[in-house]
Amino acid sequence: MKKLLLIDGHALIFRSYYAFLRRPMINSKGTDTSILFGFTKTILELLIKERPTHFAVAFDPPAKTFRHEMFPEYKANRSETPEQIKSALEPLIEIMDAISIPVLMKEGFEADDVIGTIALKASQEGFKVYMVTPDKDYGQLVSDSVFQYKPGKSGGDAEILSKEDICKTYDIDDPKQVIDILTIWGDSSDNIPGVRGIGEVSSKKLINKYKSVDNIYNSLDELPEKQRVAFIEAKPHIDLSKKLVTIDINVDVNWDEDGLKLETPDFQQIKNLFSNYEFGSLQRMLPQLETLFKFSPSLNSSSSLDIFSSSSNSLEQPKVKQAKTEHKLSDFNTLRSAAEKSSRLGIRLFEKSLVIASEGYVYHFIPSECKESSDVKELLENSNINKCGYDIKQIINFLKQFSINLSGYFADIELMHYLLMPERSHKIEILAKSYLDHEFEEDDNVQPRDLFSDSSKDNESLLRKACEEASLMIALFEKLLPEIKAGDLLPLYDTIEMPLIHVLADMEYQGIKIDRKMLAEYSLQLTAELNETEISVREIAGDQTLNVSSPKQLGILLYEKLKLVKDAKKTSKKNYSTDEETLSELIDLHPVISKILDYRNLKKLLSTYIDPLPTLIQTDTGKIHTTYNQALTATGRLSSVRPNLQNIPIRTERGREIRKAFVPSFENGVIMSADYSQIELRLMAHMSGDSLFIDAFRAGKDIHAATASKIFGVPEEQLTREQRNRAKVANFGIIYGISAFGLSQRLGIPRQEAKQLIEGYFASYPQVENYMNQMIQSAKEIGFVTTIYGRKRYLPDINSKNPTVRGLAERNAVNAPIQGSAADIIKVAMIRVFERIQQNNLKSKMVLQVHDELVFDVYPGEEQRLAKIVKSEMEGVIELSVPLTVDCRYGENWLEAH
DNA sequence: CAGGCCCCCC
DNA sequence: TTTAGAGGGGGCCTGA
Repeated sequence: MKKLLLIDGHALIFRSYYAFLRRPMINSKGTDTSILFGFTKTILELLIKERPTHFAVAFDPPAKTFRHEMFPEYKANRSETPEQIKSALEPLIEIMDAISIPVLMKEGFEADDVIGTIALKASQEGFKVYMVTPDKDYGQLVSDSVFQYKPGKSGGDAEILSKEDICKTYDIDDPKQVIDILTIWGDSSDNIPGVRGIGEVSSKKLINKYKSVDNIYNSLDELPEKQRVAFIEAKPHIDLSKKLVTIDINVDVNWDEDGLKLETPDFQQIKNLFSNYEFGSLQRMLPQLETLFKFSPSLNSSSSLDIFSSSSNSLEQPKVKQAKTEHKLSDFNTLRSAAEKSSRLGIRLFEKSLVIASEGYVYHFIPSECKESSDVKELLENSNINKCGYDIKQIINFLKQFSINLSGYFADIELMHYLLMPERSHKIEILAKSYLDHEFEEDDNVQPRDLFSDSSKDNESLLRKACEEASLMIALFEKLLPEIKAGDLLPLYDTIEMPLIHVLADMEYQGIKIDRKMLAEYSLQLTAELNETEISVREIAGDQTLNVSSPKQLGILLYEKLKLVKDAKKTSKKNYSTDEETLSELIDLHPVISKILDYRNLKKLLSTYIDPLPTLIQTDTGKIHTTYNQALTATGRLSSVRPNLQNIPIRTERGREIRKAFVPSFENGVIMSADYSQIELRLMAHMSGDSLFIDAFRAGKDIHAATASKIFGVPEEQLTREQRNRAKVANFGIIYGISAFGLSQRLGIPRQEAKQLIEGYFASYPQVENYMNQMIQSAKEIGFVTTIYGRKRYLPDINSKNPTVRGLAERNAVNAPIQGSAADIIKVAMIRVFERIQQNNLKSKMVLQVHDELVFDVYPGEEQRLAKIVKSEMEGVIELSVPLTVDCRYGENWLEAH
């Protein structure tokens, strides 16, 4: 069967634009590829899912020849310029060419017209035609009964309408006339556009009754007075709408069946393009596509021979590749003299071994079976030899188990690139490509579970890759170092990030002791409560099969079965909202709500903390060893995974119990916790230089009360709780880059009131407002903001025309220096505390970091000495115009230490 | 398996 | 077409 897929390319661009607006994809060259990605992905998905035999994409011409030129009213709403369209099109067309999909464009006509005309011709030729359109309006291709041009909200899933549905929807008599329509917007409003005073409900009723707007106008007399007037007034707009969406099906395009036939794509070219744009996930879709062309006769065009010959004749090509990237392994002595001569080496962890490279020689070090271990140890511990590597922290801990203490200058490629571009990817492949123009041979892991693949061969190629990577480390270091210097980032690297590698490695290695028994008992208790709660939710809901963990099912229960509210809030994917905030508002409407919230709460604690934690305990030591990611956050903070020990509950009674399971590893020892008090607000005071703000901290005041007193003009002792709370929320809002809307939401007060609160705030601390504006201004000029230690955050969107995108960048401009400086300060503190513990030969260990808090596993008797060291080092990191104060407490577990 | 959703922390 | 709308994180679950 001949199956033609027609795409309105412009509509698809818009879809991609909105689908990716909130997370732009910036590749390592700094290009935003989100639209290109979204578009291409959809095309690939359609190919794979729909398997058309013929395919075409049509675009609106970039010249000023739109049909809409005739309708200035409409044109005013189209914000994109021909230049924008053109620059979006070029890479798209290149990719379409590689896939062999023709791109159609016709001066004077919109894409709709072109594909509309082709669709009709194709359907006359016996094709099954699918069209991807922004809306269901294509009904009017075959019927005159629908002409609204009112696209739905952004996003939405593809929906295939059956012929019968279309006939029903569009009042078409003969199903044979119907062209199958694939719409990519799921929700289409039923409003009649431009008819003022006719809401959605009335619109639906009217459309239902009269089937078409034309019929409504023919029966105006039957309408109630108010509606009749509205329709009469709206007549010009309705007529315009109709013209706009009436598709010209008489475009002069050649009907060229062969031209639309899908040829075998140029897979090599596609791969090149995708790797250029860094479309990793799309590359992974290609094997599927290749299979499609290999085995689907309907897709196999005459030129498919290429595919067969290149894949079946697999003898030659891999061989060439192998030769290109093969690394001959050297013996240790050769490697050692190369490393000593050049005083540097590259290292890369490979499974349970280490690959060491220098000056083109590569040595594979397998500690468990290596005879020259002591020589290798000597080399790795030689602090005169610089170590270039990737994730050196992991290597340090790997070597630690063989009593090898990696030393020397560490050039961690990942960390260096992180300082240069904190928000970009730091993958080796990407760095190698962009700095060295080096490409690795194809990823053999595409089909990791392929039964026929030879696993030993896989392993060999992985080792080869590790060798390649180790060899690249030094070259990458040489490329990155000048950039680090040029960005004034070397001090940050040398004095903070590099020394911190050792500290974090040790913290991970030490781990924290867990009271397994306590968790087990607590788990039993909460599981029992959870089961009870689940039973009672199901009972109240009257549905024994209800999955209380499924937001989807809950949404249906609450809003469709119980109909608790009419206009249910929806999530971004148009599902019903069932988050805590939404449910809390409904709590009085039905007894099931509080049970659901209770269920959620218990389930969260059990499934996120109580049950997984024990599985991560090392059996020999009884400890948990988290992994810190030092090169992840945009602001310079650390993050913690497997498990995340930076989000252990503390707010609620039930949750904070979990902290009791974090105990000292020493008999009779204690857990000590030291945290900075209000460090971010203090930094705001310092960086803004606001004298009243600074004075409040210097006087050791309750900062929220002091703020409230100034905003509301009330002496501190007469403040209400509410006033202090508002000031507190405002204080935090300031750090995050305040907006009246956000503040009003957070406080549950009207926007106007929130606005006044902010104005009051700025009036109290005038330099704070000034500082915020300065940060935004300087970001606009130089493109980035910095912390007090020079860490950068780039804000390319700060000049965006899109107010939402720009707003986010502006808030980042305010927040990043504050949050990032706090992160810098605690990192310095960690390094100094770590050194002091070593110098003083203390047996206590620093074990956790939670952004503004350090946690210690304290050896009995060392409490006082340690507390003194920790407090003085933390407070003394840097001299600011306000004091940094640290609260230090200890107890039998992490909870008591608070 | 990934994305949606939710909720824990600072 | 014009959303959601305070910064930074991580993890579980469903549903394909």
